[in-house]
Amino acid sequence: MSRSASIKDVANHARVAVGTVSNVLNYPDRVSQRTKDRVLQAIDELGFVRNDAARQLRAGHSRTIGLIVLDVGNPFFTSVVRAAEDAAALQGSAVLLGDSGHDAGRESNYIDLFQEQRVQGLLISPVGDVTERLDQLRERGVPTVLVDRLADEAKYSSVSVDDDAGGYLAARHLLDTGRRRLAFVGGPTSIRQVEDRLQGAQRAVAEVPDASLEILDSAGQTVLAGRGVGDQLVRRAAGELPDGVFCANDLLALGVMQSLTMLHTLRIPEDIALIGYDDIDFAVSAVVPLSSIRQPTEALGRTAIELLAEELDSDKPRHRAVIFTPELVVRQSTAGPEGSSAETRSGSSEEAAATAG
Amino acid sequence: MSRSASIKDVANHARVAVGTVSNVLNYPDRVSQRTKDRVLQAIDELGFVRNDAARQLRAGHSRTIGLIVLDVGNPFFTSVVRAAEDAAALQGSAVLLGDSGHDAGRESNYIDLFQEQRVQGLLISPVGDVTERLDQLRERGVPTVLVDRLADEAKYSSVSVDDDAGGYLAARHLLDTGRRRLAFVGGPTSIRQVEDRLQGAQRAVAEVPDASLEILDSAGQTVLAGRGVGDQLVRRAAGELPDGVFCANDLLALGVMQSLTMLHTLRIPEDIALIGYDDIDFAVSAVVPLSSIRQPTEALGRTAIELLAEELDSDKPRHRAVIFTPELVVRQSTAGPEGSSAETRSGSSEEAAATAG
DNA sequence: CCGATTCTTTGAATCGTTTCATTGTTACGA
DNA sequence: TCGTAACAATGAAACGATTCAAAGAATCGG
Repeated sequence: MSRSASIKDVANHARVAVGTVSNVLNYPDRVSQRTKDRVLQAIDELGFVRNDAARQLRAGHSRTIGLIVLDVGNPFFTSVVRAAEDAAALQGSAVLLGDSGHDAGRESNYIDLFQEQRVQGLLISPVGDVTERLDQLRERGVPTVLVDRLADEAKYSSVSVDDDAGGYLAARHLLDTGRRRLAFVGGPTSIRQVEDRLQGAQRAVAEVPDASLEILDSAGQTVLAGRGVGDQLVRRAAGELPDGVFCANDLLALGVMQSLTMLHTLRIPEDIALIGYDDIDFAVSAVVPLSSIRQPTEALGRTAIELLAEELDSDKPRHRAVIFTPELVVRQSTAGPEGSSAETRSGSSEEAAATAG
Repeated sequence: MSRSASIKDVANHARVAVGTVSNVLNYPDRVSQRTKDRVLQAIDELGFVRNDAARQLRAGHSRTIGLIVLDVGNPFFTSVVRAAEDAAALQGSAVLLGDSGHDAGRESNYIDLFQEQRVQGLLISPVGDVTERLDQLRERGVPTVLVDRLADEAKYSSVSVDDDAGGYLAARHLLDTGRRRLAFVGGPTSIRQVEDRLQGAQRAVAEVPDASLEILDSAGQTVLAGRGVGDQLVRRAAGELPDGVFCANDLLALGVMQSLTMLHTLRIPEDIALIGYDDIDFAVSAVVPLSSIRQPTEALGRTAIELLAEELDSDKPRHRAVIFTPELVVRQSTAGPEGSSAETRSGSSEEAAATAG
């Protein structure tokens, strides 16, 4: 009832030594069948469950990996988390999940907690400046992999997504389907992601002689901010309108779509093609299914675990920064004049453009 | 570099006994200022961090609480998780989060893991039939609180939300704003939540003599399923239309809204009032801001931790089932003829309708 | 200055598992 | 039958923190 059975209880019950019970659990081959049966039966009868604390005290480290994300509610991270958990499970580790909620204090608390738990390694999508903490951890033999952030390869491994390439992909797609007067809708360019996506788009536009790119600053990254931009667009004279709009994320794109379709003066995609970024669940079920740029979240999570495993295996401090290329998901909102309606994906096939450090 | 400092290293470095270091950490009042200073300095110089495994081996239990949810990506659970983490932090515990993803296998793995970790207690939103496992845990002194599921008070504490009351609240609101020909849109009534919400709505309708409630079966709980139902509605003759529609969740409601607003033949809320359930983030930024029923997720998470604490404190097996009442959030999609536009909340003030077991 | 009291500090024992040198057992070829 | 492998089982030591009885130091009143 109260105290749960220990390996010693099992040993007594099966009339063997504690070492033998341990061998049954960890090296079954070393134990004869007869003994093994007796021990297993005792385990079953007593309902013995290994005490992980004792185990990891002896081992010197746990079999868990810490993962700190900015926001578990964000589908991007949710997907990364799930992939990381699955990949970790394959190699016999469990993931301890922490949600910093963009709060440096919570982030720091989780690092403390994980350090006390002696996690094998840490995956983190940092909020504040944690380089000092991470350096300290590395010195103690706890490697870190940065997630969704490009790191200095001299110091850390990292997995990230090439936002410039994503921006290029989006703009290029609008150009490929015949649009020339493009517009970029995005929040403050102080956000790195927004900046990079814009830069990629500009790169694509520069490749086509008669193409132009207008920048429409949005007050944030929400549906409402998008609607604000959309409302401005519908008030313009026909000649002043863009014919292709690229939004820095899907929420903005959905807001723009709401404005344009609400008044029914402009049609998507005939008058204006629209493409977003992130490929959230809502994109496919928008009034006009939204084209978007999908980030390889599963690959991010999986690769982060793999990079961590690499660092754990070899004791040489060899770091790698793996950069993924996002992929284009074509739906109705950017259908060409001929209007093929099937959903299409193209672009990266989740292959890593890896570089060695 | 390699091995991290232990309490013994600290003791040597500060020239005191290990017990003294432990006292500095756990009972600072017992130690003189001089000694304390020396020890703290040693801790700082060596970068000592407590080894939680050793601590909990000695203590016999950890300072963590296991939490297994059906889907971390679901905003409902995300919010519950965050509240539970905060409440646990207040009492000095940490939450280990597991995402079963509606998979009984993953759920079982997490129970195993948490049992090996010797968690203090378990909060679970179960997928499969885990009563046997939970009984076993209870016998070993690991209490469980069921989350978002009403439990037999003889065996477990639980926190849940009264879906019948939510359904009543939604329908009642439509009736209160003058609608009489109501329709309920929902997936298979085999889902308990859907069933209960419908029942609550029927109860409300039965209270008003000339009111009626039509049931529109949807093929699922998605935006697309909602659009399917909406498409059927717009094809009806004007006289056959409901004037108030209650959807079993917000996704369905958004789908219905898309259909109705797309063709611009029916206006929301003038021709048809629309209300959803869950109050997801998108509700407020829909083309017509969507009225909805909000579940007190924070209270769920917080209360679950509190009930667990109760069970841990007293060793008498006294269980409680706490049932929360959801609240109505009024937005434009159900605005009355006079059309007050402000967002209003009413209904439960997050107070628990508790019953003792 | 002494004995009593309170305040500090000590260090061995303990938690449950794994490891590993040692001992005990069995089997087999010569 | 003996010597030697190969195989099984043993149990003490170690991991690092906490606890607690006991020893030691400081303080105080008389």
